[in-house]
Parts: sequence; structure tokens; C-alpha cells
Amino acid sequence: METSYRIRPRDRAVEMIECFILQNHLPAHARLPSERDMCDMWGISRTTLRFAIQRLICEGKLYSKVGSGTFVSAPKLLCNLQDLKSFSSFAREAGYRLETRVVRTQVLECTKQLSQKLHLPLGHKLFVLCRLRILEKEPLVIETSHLDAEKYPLLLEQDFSRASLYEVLEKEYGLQFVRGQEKVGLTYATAEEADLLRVKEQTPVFFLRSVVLSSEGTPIEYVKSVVRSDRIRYASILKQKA
Amino acid sequence: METSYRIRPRDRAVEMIECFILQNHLPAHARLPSERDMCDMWGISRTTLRFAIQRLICEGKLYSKVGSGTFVSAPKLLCNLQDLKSFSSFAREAGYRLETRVVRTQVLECTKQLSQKLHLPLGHKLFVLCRLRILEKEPLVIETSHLDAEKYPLLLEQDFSRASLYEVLEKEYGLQFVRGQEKVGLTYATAEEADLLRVKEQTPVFFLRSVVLSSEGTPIEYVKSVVRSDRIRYASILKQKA
DNA sequence: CAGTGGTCTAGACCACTTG
DNA sequence: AAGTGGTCTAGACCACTGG
Repeated sequence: METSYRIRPRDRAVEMIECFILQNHLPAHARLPSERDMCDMWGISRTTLRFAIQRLICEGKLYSKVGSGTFVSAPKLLCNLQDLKSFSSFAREAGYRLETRVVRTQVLECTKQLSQKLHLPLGHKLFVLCRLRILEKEPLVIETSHLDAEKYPLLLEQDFSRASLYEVLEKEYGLQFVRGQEKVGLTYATAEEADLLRVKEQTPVFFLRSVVLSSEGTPIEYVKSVVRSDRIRYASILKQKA
Repeated sequence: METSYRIRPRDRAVEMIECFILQNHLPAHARLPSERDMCDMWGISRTTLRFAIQRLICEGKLYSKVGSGTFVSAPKLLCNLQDLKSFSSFAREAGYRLETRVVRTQVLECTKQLSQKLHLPLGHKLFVLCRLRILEKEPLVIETSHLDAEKYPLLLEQDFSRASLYEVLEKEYGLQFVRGQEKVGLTYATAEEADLLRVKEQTPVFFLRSVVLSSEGTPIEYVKSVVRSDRIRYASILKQKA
């Protein structure tokens, strides 16, 4: 029995693009030829070519800017699920340029869930800091931190677009940190998250939750992170899929 | 300032389809009009209509069969991350018809990771059972169970397309179960997984790992599950995204 | 301004199922 | 055989960018 599947032009186009990048040694952020040029080069319609480009964008291998062009992405970042660390330290170790934008700061009353995580009574004042982490000009993570506002009142006066949260806690309060357990899940980007991360609404995104402990074991910070899934890949040693 | 965005036909088409389903009270698995008919009804091109359909398929609201038609999906299933349970019990309680297909059974030697989870020595014989769970005719989960093959040798002789794993363990070995902690992550479907789950390769899927304990606290089973993300939604009470 | 990606159209052929 | 979804084409207009 001869199972000779016809190769679809769109699949061929995906290979042509990947091949083009390799053969021309295009580095990250290099520009591809225009869509119309690639159509002419390979004798396919723009619809078909765009389908291939969309697939590669979904896989995190390309990105595009309107009026400008289509570009090669930087390789996917790899985080290890066994040995999870904060994005800032992860990025620093990997030698990336990390920018931070403060999305929002506010003071909230401690809810039941948060009181369990932070060992604080219900209604206790919490300082909430929501930051957008931008790696190599690309927004990657929304980190929302929750801390004891009554114990660390100086937090409310800081400008976290300049200062690092951990630096402030270390300098002002002499705290040292140990990261507690983290959990990873999957959700879908809300309108606000999609806007901040520059992805489409309803895109699947990672949803991480973790507690940061002081070196004495006291819970200091509860963090929720929403992470783009096209730029990050979480690996797990346990994952030995057949 | 008047921000009057032009409504794109594709977005309008998404609304038209959703509206059509509501106004005609279409139940789950009802057939929509053919693509060509909907194009005529709403005066749009097939490309645009198909874009809208693809979006609704991604969101889990529609599914389609070649040569047959496009259909309304059953509503998304909701699993609670705080109170996670096995799919079989989850499905049974919700009143769904659950089928099981045995993908593979094998005997493997215990690896380092598995030995930690199951408290067994390295190289110990493990019975591996990989099953496809099909809910209402729709493949939903691939569950891969790992158990002590030396302690439960009768497992190797069973026909798990007919018998339930838990029933066998309970009847043959008098075991009672308590579910341990589960972890949820996100990965991308491999070719085999995509084929079994009937989704496209590289689709984002949930990846769950959990340990099932006996009522005495002994680890009995280690399960890895790959779950379709378009049909299941994991909720978390903790998730209070701003 | 010219060029780019983003969107849309009308029409065609294919493999598949049987509404 | 007729109808369906899946795929592909050629060509058009738009908003945005500064290759």
C-alpha cells in the first residue's frame, strides 16, 4: 500500500521559509523578504504564504510589524519546571536586557486565599505591584506581587520603574529570599493582558503562582505571573512523553 | 476624540454565527448551515467566514467534519484546580458518557524521577498503561499510568479496554485511594498526541502530573495526563486577575 | 511617497461523506 | 451524484511605516 500524501503548498512554504533563514544565516531580528517577494520567489499565492507565516509566528519563530516587515524571532527561552526562578534572575543569567514597566500599584485588603499564602489576617493591608517585564523589547510577563503593606510601608513611596522590588526589600528591611513552591497552569489572555503582552485576546498563556519566603521561612511575597507561551517553553525532567 | 474602529467582517461573522446559534436555539452537536450558505446569508466571502469558524473552533465552540458539516460543541468542561479529581470520576459525576481506548501497555524499569514519586528502587519493574479517554465521542485526555509491576502482577493480564484500573486494584488487591497533589503545566501536542486527541500538532495542551496514594499513604500510581485545552478549562479560586 | 503587513473577495479544485 | 469542508489562486483595498 502506497500512502503517498500530496505535500500541501502551505507546508512546503513553512519549510521554504525555515530553509531560507538557515541558508542565508539570518540572525534573530533579521528581516525576511516582503510577502509579495516570497510569493514570487516560490510561485505561491499570498494567502498560502501568509498561512505559513502565521504558523511560524504561533510557534514563536517569526514576528511581524505592520508597514515594516516580517522578522526572525530570538530562540525560545527555556525555563526548567524543577528549578524555577524569578524572571529577572533568569534573564540576567542568560544575558538578556530586561526592562520593567509598572502597570499599577494599589493597596488592597487581604483576602482569604492571600491570607493563607502570606500568613496574614483577613483584611490586613496588602501592597499590590503589577509590573510588565519586557525582554529584548518584547513584553513577556505580567508579574503581580502582593506584600504586607503594614510591615513594609516604604514600598508605597518607591518608584518601581527605576528600583527593583528585591533591592528595596533588601536595603530597607534587610531581607534575604528563598523562593518557595511554584505552580504552573494554562489560561487565556484577557483583553488587558493581551494588550500588555501584545498578543491576541484568548491566546493561551502560562499562569504561574508562587510564594517567596525569607531565609527564616516567613512568607514575604505572593506572585501571580501571566507569561506568553509563544516565547517561553517550560521543560520538565519528568516529562518523558512516549 | 472619536475612536470609531471599523468593524471587520471577520469579527462580524463571529458574532453572526454565535447569534445564529442562540436565535435558533441550536443544541450541542446541531449542524450549522453549510459554509457557502452562510456566505450567501451574510454577504461575505468564504475566506472570511472560514476565519470566523476557525476562531470559534479554537475557542472550543464549534467543530467540523469534512464532507459532513460544522457543528455546535458541547460547553466547555470546568475542572477546579483546588479540588482536582480523576477524569473518570469527574465525568461520571457530570453525567457524561466516557469511553476508554488502550493505546499501549508495557513494562519499564523505574527511572530516577519515577522512583522518587513511587518510592521504589531504580530499575524496579513498572507497569505502564496508556489510555485515551473519550468523552461523548470526543477524545479529551491521554492518561499514562505507572504502577509497581512486581507488587501488582495481575495488572499485566487485564484487558483495560473493558476493566477499570481502579476496580482491578480494589478487587484484586483491596486497595483504597486518596489522590495526592497534582501539577498542571502547558506544552504542545506531539504528532502522536495530536493524532490521538484529534487536534493539530503543536496545539497547546495541558500537561498534568499526579500521584495517587492508598488510604495508608503509600504511593500507588503515578499519572501523566495530556489534556485538550479547547474542551477543558481549569479554574482556580486563587485566580483573581485584575 | 512607495513599500509593508492586514484584510477581503470571487472563484476554483480536491477528498471526503452521505445532512 | 450532490453536497461538504479543506485548500489554493489572483487580485484588490486599507492603514501604517520609514528596510
